[in-house]
Amino acid sequence: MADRTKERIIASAEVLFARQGFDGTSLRQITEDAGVNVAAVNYHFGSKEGLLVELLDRVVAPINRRRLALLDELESNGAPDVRGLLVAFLQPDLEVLQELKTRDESLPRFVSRMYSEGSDFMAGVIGRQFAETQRRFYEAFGRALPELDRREIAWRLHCVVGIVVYLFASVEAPGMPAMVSFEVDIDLARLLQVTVPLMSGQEVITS
Amino acid sequence: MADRTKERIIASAEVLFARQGFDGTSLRQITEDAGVNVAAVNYHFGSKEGLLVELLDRVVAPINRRRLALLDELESNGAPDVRGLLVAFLQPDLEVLQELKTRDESLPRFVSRMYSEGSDFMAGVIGRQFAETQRRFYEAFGRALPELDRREIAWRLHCVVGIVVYLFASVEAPGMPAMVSFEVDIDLARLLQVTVPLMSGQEVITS
DNA sequence: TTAGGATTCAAACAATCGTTTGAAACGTTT
DNA sequence: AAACGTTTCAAACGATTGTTTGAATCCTAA
Repeated sequence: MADRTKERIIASAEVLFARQGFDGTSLRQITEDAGVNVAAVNYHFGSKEGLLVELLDRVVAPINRRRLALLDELESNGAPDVRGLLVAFLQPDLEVLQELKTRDESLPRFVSRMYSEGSDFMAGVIGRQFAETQRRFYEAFGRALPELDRREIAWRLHCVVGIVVYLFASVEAPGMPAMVSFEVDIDLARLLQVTVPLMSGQEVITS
Repeated sequence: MADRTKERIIASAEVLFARQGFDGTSLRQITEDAGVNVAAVNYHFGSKEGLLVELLDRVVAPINRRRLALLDELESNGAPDVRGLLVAFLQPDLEVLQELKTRDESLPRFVSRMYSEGSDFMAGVIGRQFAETQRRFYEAFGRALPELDRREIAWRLHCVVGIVVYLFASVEAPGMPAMVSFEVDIDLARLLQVTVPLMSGQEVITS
């Protein structure tokens, strides 16, 4: 019974946050669903927000670990091209997307919402998990696209992230068209189709 | 004093929702800031959610009206190309973005959050305001890109929307890089730089 | 001026919120 | 078996929530 309570809380919170949002979910709902006492949340996580932060850390951390692992593997075989880098960047997202959806249909949407929310604590989560990933991929894209400066790389990668975040948001959302097949290969191919031209495009500004 | 109260409520709610979120803002905060009675919200909007819906309708409606106006103008001069269509689609976003930011720094982020939230009432707002825009632009892009089927057009346009929504989200967000200059021409050029290759790209799927 | 609908108001409604408390139960180590 | 720190528990805390009520006030039209 050591950390069973903690895990049960995380599991219940994940589903309830996903379906009703953070503010829309009460601690009593969570603890009732988990079969534990209300006070357990404040005991194990310090506060309701502390629970959310640990929950999100557990989602975001594996994505960036896997991104870096794929990038390492890629770079060990010589200088990677744009397409290879985008695969390393996007594939972990799709793997996790599939897993999240299995846990709860609304979970991808919730993660997306948190990611683009821009609250202070979320900046902490992203900063903690995404900082090294960002640095490494900036450099790698810089080598693959030597004609672009760092600011331009950052802008284009920002757009790629936007596409992915919106993809997560449109999973099982009412009134939104189905844009994900949940087969990693298929979704990856569709993403590459738009992101490769986006990253390597040579559109001339005519103004 | 006829609809002064209603307008004051909308104005105050806009700022407070933007800074603290919908659930994080109480009716008493809003009515206090607006200098009106608490009951006025339920009298004029039916409920707190009714207030939010009317507020969002007022933001989203002008964007799509302007989109359609620009598209009309464009099509009156012959069949528009991809770049022209993207201008008509994106420029209204940037104009409103600038205006929102003037009203309150956090407002673009709030609108973005609502847009990608996927709640039922938001599906109503988007469906009501975006339906005709979607139909018209699907057809226009279909003519400008005859080699792509409707499903492919929808997917690529979905990605463009994702980029814009994420752009709104990254305005004044803590820990996010500054990606907007708030000069419509400049931001539009940067968006076209990525979206024109995205929409018209001919990447071959190699799997 | 007066009737009547629209609007505002103070006050109370019932419900729920996140957090804290101090004692009881637990598991591990001496 | 006894003493320890860890974990769980029921109960209560104070504060706040969205909404409703019914009377007072305002504005307009007859």
